[in-house]
Amino acid sequence: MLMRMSSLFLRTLREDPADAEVASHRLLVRAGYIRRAAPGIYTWLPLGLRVLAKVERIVREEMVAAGAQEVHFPALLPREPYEATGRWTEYGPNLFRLKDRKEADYLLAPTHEEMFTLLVKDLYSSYKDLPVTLFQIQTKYRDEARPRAGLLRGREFVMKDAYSFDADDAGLDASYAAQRDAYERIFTRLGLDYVIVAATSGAMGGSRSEEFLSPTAIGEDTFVRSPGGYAANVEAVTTPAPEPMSFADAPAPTVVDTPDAGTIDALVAVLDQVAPRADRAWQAADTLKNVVFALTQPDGTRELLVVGLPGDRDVDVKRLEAAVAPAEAEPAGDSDFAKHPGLVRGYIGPQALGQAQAAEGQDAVRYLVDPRVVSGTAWATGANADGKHVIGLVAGRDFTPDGTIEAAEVRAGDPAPDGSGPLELARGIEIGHIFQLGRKYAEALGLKVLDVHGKQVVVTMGSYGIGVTRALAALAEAHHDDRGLAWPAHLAPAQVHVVATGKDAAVLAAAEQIAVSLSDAGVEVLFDDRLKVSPGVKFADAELLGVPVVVVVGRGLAEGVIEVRSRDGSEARQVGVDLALAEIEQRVAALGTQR
RNA sequence: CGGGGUGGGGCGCAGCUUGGUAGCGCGCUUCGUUCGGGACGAAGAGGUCGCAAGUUCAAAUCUUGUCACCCCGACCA
Repeated sequence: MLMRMSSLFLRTLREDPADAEVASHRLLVRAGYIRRAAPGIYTWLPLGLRVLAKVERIVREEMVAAGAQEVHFPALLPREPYEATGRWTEYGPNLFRLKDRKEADYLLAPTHEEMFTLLVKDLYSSYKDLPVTLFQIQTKYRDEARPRAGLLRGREFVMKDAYSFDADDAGLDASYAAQRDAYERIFTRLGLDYVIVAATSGAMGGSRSEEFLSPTAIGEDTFVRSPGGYAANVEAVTTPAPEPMSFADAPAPTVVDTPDAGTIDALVAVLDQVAPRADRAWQAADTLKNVVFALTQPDGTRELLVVGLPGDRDVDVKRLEAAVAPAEAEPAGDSDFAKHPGLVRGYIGPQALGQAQAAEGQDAVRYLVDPRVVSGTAWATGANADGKHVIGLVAGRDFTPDGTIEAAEVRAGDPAPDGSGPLELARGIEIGHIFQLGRKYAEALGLKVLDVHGKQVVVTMGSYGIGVTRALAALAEAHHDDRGLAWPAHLAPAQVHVVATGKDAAVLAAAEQIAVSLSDAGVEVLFDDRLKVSPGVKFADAELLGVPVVVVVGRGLAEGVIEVRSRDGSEARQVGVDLALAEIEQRVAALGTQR
């Protein structure tokens, strides 16, 4: 494989594109791998396409090795299957929708659960046909509210999605484990650092769910991990609840006047004035903050939810939404408060909330508390009257919430739920997500098989995704420096970049011979044979493009030597021309091209 | 959807406050010189200044409207 830069369809940019912020976006555009076609939609140029193909190949090989079989669905799909599972509605504005000439509804698939399920239903009807795992590498479409960071969050992207079909739960566990192993092998082969974190399955439904994250400061996902090995997406972190305490000796609650104490900070300051504690100053953590949210269900139903949590913590809306999925949550607005005059802004207390506290014949506002608010804990909180708070209000004695909810922010230093130590927070790019879908789609679409007893059983499914283009971007994030990209050898568009410098015909001829010989020996070669391009430009381009081994044929040729150096700067060596080929091939082999 | 910003040759930008008929760098073309770290000289090609309406003798510049795009927050591979 020999690509001559004199004719390669490539234009590198000297300056960063104005719209690119993150390194992968900047460099992939500058190096001529991709071009923006529309917001969140990119064209693949020859070099980029080569890298993409190599990433895809690894994914494909490991899927096949794990026993999955490749199929390929259309990206353009009819509405009906998505109507059947409710996703035509649930997916909302993120779904690309279009109509054909007969005004029939179509969509550009965001994922293909429905189609896989229907395909298996179409052809299989016995437990003896199972298990089976199918996959495809397909272009997916999501009309993201805000595409950004180039390939990291596009509206069109390449995804490998796989689905397993089993007759029983044990089978699903085995299929899930096989995919999980395959994912570990894939990301290892890609040379992409990853952490596996517990995840929420979100609106997709299902039980066990894990995400593969590539750790990086620019990642959009926040996850936690503990020294003892616990790792989870923040949305999935559970809060260890303290033991309930006895409230036998707790004093009765007292209402105190707290003018202008509509915020926790103000309340703490006021309490130190009007009701100082004997032991120490009041702290935000002594207060119970009650935050009102409006939940909107997919069917449009709107309902209020009050979340009670220690005053030193804020509500993490992402975690809240994960907890109330598929409903969406937003802070309650003026109109919501207008409908519930019992809610006194800034002075809301649990005595007026929840089923247990609701007055006769009155609608209760749902009240869920942070797991730290266990029975027996005493709080300073609102008294449901302007300018008044109550202190010493005891959970389980003076009020009973409707339940607990994981909605409070997770902070560094919080204990891991499994007791494995304090949590640290980090960011990552979600490059893979596997989860046990269970029977949701099979149920909705009627995928059943006959079991050994001749009885119909609903098939149970797993769903396994890898963002292929996103993984490529994550690789670019992980492998670059301020001069450009620096691909792992087995993913680079070529293994060797031969640069011919100078105007000497002998130099060009020698470089040509080396390039051709390498190519004949099976090495992928990028050959900078451009005339009238100065050495500086060629070197800069080589660094920008990121091919791992750079061979410079130039002024040293007069003394019979050429230079072999690595893109990562770890090595640069003068080699005799006669030994050059062997040296280069050895270097390529050492880089593990065949990983 | 909320907030901020930008629309001008292929790319990156100045010009707008104070209206006078579009400029700089890179890239591109030709010739010459140069040739191991983004060379130099000379001569060129290339622009409806997002769109629409308005004000004016005159609009990239002022006014109104509109569209698009980008960035920061709520969603996902």
